[in-house]
Amino acid sequence: MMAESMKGLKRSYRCGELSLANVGEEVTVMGWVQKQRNKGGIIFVDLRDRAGILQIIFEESDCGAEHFAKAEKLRSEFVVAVVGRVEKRSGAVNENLATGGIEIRATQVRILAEAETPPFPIEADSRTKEELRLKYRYLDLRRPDLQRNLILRSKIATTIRAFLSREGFLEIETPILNKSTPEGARDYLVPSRVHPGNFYALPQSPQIFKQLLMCSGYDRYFQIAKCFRDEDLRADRQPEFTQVDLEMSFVDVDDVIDATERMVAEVCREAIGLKVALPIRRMTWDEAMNRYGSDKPDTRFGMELTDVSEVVKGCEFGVFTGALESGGSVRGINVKGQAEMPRKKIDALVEFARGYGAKGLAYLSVMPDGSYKSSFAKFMSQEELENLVKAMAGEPGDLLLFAADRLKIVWAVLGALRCEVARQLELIDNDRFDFLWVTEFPQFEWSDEEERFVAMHHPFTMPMEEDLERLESDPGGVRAKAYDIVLNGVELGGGSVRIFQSDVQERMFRALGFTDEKAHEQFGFLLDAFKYGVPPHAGLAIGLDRFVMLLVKAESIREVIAFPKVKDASCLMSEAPNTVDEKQLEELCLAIKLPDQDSVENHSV
RNA sequence: GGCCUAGUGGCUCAGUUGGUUAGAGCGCCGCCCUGUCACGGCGGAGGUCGUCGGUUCGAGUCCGAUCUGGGUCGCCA
Repeated sequence: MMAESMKGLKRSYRCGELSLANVGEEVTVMGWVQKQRNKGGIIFVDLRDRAGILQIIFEESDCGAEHFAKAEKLRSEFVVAVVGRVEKRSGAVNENLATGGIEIRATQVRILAEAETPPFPIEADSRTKEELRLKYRYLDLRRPDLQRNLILRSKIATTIRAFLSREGFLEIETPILNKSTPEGARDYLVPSRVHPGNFYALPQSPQIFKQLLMCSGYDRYFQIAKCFRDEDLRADRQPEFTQVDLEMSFVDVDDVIDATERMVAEVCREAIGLKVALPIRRMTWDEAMNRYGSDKPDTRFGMELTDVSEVVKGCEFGVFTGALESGGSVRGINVKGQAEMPRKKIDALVEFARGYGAKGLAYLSVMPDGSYKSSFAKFMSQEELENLVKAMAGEPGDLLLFAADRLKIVWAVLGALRCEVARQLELIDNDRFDFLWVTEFPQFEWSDEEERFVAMHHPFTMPMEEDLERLESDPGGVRAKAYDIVLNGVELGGGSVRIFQSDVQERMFRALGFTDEKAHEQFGFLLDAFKYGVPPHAGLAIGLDRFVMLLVKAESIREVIAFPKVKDASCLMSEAPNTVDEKQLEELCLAIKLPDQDSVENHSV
């Protein structure tokens, strides 16, 4: 059968937009056949569009033999136009359907497109393997839950634009083709045809451009910006992602935090009706690390870390004393009421801890009768054990878990462990949205790999005034005017006050191991710009994908991105990336040199 | 790059200690059915058990390699 034309018809409503208020109206609806139920002399069709599902009823007495015959042919995912009258249902009302009280009595149907049977059912709560869903993403996107996610995402973007516009922010686009910089994440590179051997880099963020816009007097800038990082993927990380990027002039930390949290609160209210109490509480990086072992703590539950280094100092347990002697720390968490956790589960937690660099995990159960069961009891006196339990606020029934290592590892292990245990014991209230600002990040982080200090945020971050004098003498102790906004243990975004004095910026580059020449080669235009009158400025970026993901309670960022990539950064639908013609390579003066012969054979198809 | 995990009709899964012709539900195809909405009734088609190799009289099941997803550590200024 040939597809019919929609000539002469105009859609009057979306399926899900009709209600009892429309009863009696003649309407034209268009959409996809969700389901056809043929009872013989009467045919029911569920018609679906992005607004919902609507029941159409066909009887030959209403629509005539020709249209009834077409209704008989309808199969799932056919695209049809239906003309008919909205009726209150005379049969049973379907309570599961928003439009369950009405139906369209069809007088006319046109089959606009036939459809093959889809490879998986188009329905909510799909249990289909993600591999298949992603290969047929255009079908997956028909499913109501993905449609709801993307519709909400659009609403959130609109809310953000409206809010920032009202606050005097200007939306300004910045280039996608940029200069590569070695600091930070790996760049995606684009070869230049006009400049053989030269490459553009896709932006990891519009950082420098937004700072330049402040130099140029635009005062308040924002952009819903696509960013690119050539690093490995995670459930909440894609190689290309979107951030709400903003920058403000003549401001300090509090101003950015204030504007951002009002924006976030407005989004939460508009998107999901969530009231966020302002101001969002703040915690310094030091406090976050010491209490939660993480710079993005999940504060929906307790199980905080306790430093017991002083308590176990001098005991006979070599794991503890060894860690302390080499400058490390011994810290623990108290898992309430889990003293009798089976050995097998504890062993699994030890394995989990090893994944974060721990050599092991020490445990001590305070049994209900008050006795101790512990992996290290024989190395400690009863008094030492009692002091340890007291320091951990251990009560009968509690399980105490300890990590002893370099502080960085202890934090990582216990920070991850408390989240894992909370998840296993279902201690986390899924309906809670716990926002937190983490402030006063360290300016630098020591890189073992590069054997130098690297910027924890980025090289343009302003140190705290009181730490400025230690930039050269004690870089590790310098705190930055940097802040992250955290939601339920996920880093939602972050920002900083920027350096706006050339001399401080040059000192910063030196502290990071840049020679003056190198700094000017990389960022000369920024340093030059600062010479011509630069306002104090600060900004922040929110990860839009993650924000939407958390608001819709999705497990993966892929659930809120229309066309996401899989783990190896390829697209299962389009099969990007792909090889290119020899001619294209020649134009770019590029030759492909693969690691070994086998790979060449595999790739040169 | 490391570790963990999954792969059996179109989809979701079951498949015992290695043992006859690999099953189920849904979907699909045909016929029937005037109030269904997880429609119903009758009949039917559809599988190289991801791939390659090995062990064995015999492999969906055991072993090795590999491919493809997912999770995670490293990485992500």
